[in-house]
Amino acid sequence: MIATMAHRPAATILHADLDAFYASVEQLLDPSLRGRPVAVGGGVVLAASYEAKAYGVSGGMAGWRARQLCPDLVITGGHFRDYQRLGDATIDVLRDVTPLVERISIDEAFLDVTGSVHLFGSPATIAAAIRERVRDELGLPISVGVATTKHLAKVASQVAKPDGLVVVEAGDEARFLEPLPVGLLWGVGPATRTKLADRGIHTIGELGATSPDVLRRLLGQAAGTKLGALATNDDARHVDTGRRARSVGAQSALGRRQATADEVRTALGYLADRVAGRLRGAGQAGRTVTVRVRFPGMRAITRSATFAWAVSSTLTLAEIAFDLVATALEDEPNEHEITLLAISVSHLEPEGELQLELPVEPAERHRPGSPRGAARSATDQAVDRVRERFGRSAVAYARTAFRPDRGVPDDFRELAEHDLDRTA
DNA sequence: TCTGGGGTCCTAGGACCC
DNA sequence: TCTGGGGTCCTAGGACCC
Repeated sequence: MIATMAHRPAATILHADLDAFYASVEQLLDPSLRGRPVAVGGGVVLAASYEAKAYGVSGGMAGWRARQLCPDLVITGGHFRDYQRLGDATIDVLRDVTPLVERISIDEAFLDVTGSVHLFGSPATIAAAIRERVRDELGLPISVGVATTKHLAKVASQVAKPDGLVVVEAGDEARFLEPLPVGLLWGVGPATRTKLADRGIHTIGELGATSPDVLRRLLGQAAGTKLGALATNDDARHVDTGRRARSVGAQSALGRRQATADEVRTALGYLADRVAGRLRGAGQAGRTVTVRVRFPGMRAITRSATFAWAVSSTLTLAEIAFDLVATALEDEPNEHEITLLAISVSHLEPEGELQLELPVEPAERHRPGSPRGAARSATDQAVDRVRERFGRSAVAYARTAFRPDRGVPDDFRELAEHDLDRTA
């Protein structure tokens, strides 16, 4: 074991990341948008072109704020099918280089090209070829970072943006990292950056020079240890082609709504339908149900319950979620309005394992093996089959006729969903 | 004129078991 | 006689990422 760690051979990892992805697709589809500040989204900016970023517009920003910063901003978007198609096509280009591709989102992936160099040339040559193909065949700019570890490759691709290539040679890592701001490290967000800045730590070099004990006291056990390792480029993660989802969820922003039982039940019915449908589609079910309720002012609370059996039935999930939200609201007698509801299911396992001897729990009435559970399972299967043939909107549970009147279309939700059964 | 939707991981405290 | 220590699981909240 020790010998393996000490003599771990140097790998070559690429991180490929499409630039301002949704915005670039819009500029590709509509040439009149090229060279102009473009934001994809509406109430919230999902992606901003580099022309828009120059005005300070960025992802996650409220739409009115973006327009305020950039009066000429073109707000467009909604071509979610094209985003999916072009994201998939980019990943296909990467898979022509090596099967060792770990996709981490619609527009970004790691590649382990350690074994590809005698086929295709140096890592820099491979990276340049990838960029050229994506540019020529798909019409999109993509940045690539090359390094000996995943984490450093990701930092390198961020430094390469927009539309660039950065290669960090083995042995040159420390010199590359030292002057960079800590915020470029994976896992350093606003809160951590502030804590570090309060200690006078601004660069990765300064972070690496800080004692592990100090970092652990400042940031907690895990984060302190991890960041210290990243700052000194001690990252042994390998490219993983078969990661499985650990939870499945859905949420809906509601505007400001009275938290009446009817409003809550309707919204939860819609969310439960999405979540349970995806679970069944992947042949999975989950033992833990978590709900989240957000109030005006962005404060949010969560409530969860874990059972001895796993849930995948739409109506059962909806009932459990309703009970959880009801108790959460009872704990908040001063809140009368809500702005968001969410359902998430975790502790996933294969669906449909019959469990006979079950402990009696308060929520026992939800148990899938009961007569009612069997009826629900049959209903779910019938609905799933109709939808397979005729599409999602062909049939709905009575409670799920809810259409979120604000928020995003279902196409976007599907785009953001992570694959439940991504196997090698 | 307070802001989307999909996730992952960590922490702290408590229950419970041996 | 009221006292140890370790482990696991669960819950709620928070930070972070795309």
